Amino acid sequence: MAENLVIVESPAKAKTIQKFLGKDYKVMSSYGHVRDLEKKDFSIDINNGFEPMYVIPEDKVSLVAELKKASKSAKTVWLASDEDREGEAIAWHLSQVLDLKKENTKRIVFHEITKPAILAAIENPRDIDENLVDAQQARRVLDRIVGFELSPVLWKKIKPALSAGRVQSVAVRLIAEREMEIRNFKSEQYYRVSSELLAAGDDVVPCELNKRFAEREQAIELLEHCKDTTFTVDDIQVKPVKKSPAPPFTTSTLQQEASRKLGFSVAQTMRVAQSLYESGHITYMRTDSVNLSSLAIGTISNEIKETLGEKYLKVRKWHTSSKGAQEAHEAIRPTFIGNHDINGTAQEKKLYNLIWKRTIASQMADAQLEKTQVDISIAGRPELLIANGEVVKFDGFLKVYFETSDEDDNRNMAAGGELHMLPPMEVGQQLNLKEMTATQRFTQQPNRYSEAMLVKRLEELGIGRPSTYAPTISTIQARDYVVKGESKGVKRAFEQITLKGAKISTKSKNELVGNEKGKLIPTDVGMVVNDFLTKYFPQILDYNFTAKVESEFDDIAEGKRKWNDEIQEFYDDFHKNIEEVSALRLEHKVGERMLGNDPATGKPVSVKIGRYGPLVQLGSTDDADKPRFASLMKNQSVATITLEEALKLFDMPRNLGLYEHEEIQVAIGRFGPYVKHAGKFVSIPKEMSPYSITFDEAVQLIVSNRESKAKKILKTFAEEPEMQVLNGRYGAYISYQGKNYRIPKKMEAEKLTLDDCRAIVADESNASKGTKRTAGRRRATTKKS
DNA sequence: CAGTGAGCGAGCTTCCGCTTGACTT
Repeated sequence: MAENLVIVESPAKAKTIQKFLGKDYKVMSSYGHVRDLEKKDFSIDINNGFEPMYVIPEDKVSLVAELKKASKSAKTVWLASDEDREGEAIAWHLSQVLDLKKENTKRIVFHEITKPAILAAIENPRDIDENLVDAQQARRVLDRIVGFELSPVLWKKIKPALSAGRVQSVAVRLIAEREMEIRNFKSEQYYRVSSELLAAGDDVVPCELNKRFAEREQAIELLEHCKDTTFTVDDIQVKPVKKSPAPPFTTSTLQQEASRKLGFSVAQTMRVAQSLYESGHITYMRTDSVNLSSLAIGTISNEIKETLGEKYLKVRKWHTSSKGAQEAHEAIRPTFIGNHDINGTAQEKKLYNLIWKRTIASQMADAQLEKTQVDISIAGRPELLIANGEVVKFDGFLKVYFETSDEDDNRNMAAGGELHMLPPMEVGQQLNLKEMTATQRFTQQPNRYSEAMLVKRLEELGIGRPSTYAPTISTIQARDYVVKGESKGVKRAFEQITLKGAKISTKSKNELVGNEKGKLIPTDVGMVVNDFLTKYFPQILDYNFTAKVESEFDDIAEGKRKWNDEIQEFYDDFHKNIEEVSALRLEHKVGERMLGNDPATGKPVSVKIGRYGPLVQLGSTDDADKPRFASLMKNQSVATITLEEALKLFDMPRNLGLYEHEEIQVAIGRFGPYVKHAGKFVSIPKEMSPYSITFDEAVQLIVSNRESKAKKILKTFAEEPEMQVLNGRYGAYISYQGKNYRIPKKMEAEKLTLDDCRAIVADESNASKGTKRTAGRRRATTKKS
């Protein structure tokens, strides 16, 4: 039995450290926190100094038992969780649940997984920092109070099962406010003028007018003038410009670049990075630090010198500037910079490659550019034509990596954003006109957030942590506050007026606007919840709320304040606020909009958020008649629906007539418009409207639905009706007595005999485990007892 | 997934941060 037990947070880390420390040390992992507040219970004693009641979560019980067993037989226990607030708390919880004695427990920390760093840590143990632990308890308790007192207010005032929290509610607010900006945005047209002039030898000089015109006439006037005028080079400015590489990746910047360059979602990036980490290719992927270990800087420097040459090397020490960073880890980098590529899935290769390039570039020399601006005057006009050129004198880090920006997504590069080399010119030189074009443009509405842009903004505000960015984004989607946009945009016509050879011609062109695929768009529920929270709980929804409490947590960590006092102060105000808002008797339901009266009956028509989402109500509850209700369709919203559109929703269900002696009905349900026939439902595709769908179209839907259902069944057996070979989402499988079985890869589904199927079913290893893990576990325990 | 919803009613929902599972029938 090893004399020393080392406990770290991550099992992959444990494996690596085990190799450094050898057989005198046993390295185990806590898999993160081992204790927390009860999941479904408030678990804080408000009247007793906010004493938290901690429990070991069910899925950690056996792990804790193992750790305890190992700790009992070890002479010294080394608590090596991360050096940040959460890590310190993990160490403290471990010491509590493992019942560790102070004399044989040592707290050690390191921010890089290298042998010297770990040996140095072992040489410099300390005690658990109680103040830092208290800061974590304050953070935990505050989040629980906010979440578990705010959410029930939403259940009461808006609809059940909603949620609110310090992080998620601000994330929704950012998205909701951006949407309001877009709704209030008025697009304005303008005309942009670009031109191609000819220098000596008929070399083309592309240039752009330094003024935009609001009116078409102004643009035409200029073009008319340019039919017969002279163009003179007025000024040439040449200046050197240097570009520096971006720092190595943190979680947030990796998510942003993987989104822009590889099109990965935030969750996808983390999944792929996790697998790269587990197979030892990269360092830890949840980090807010841009720091590289000195060992890493050394090997990266060698790599650059050997493959690119000394002049490409510039050793840089990066420092983290982001708000609230805790820097328990290194930046995300390859563990072996010598591995330019790795084996793995296509996604793993791409992400690794991105990380490799970014890491290398971060230690490379600046790029040296030469920018040239040429001002060209137009005789008889005050405006100038500007030609821009850019020449790379030394590529430096650009040789391997170029960071993109969010603006690049939307900039129309073909329309003149690109920089080029200019032909030689001199001041006073006259240029000839090849052509000049005035293009009608429209000011662009603000961009909606992509997942990665939202992460960037949250990080800037110091809200959320590397481990929560991806989960926060899924939470706000799971609560239906936000959806990922599907809109592919619409075509908009614009005009191009061209002057060429003293002739002005006009052309109409099309462009795609509002292409918002994958962007985050707030739902009605999201908008209503956000309006409610920002109105009644402005202090929690304040963009600076987290920063404010973080600085108070810092005071606790430095021992300047007691955590319970801090929380008491917060709670007194907050709880009063909660009580007041809960007691409000609002005339209308939160977010309700009165649309007017139904011309036919005179009854009031309103829209609001119902228990199952947005709905329209016809009639009032005070009325003798019960009100009628109808759900809004997916493309409609509480904020924008008109009285006419709302009333139309009550035209459902429509009867289309008899088909095969059964009524065909059209209606709008929970999952959108559908056709119902003989007890079967078929969704109506987006392109069709439930109001205008005809009998023939409905029949076609019913028939094609039958056909696709038929294709689902690949094989049945007369002797054994319960045995079926079915076509599922993941390919063919066998269904037998309510359970599913996978078909071994080498067998062909179409050729299976009944005996084959029976053999597959008999083989336990093919059985699918129940969808609910707890169900399986429960079954196992009952068997035992 | 399943096509609902004004009212007596029971009981449920929920936070943020650490960490990986087991799973693609």
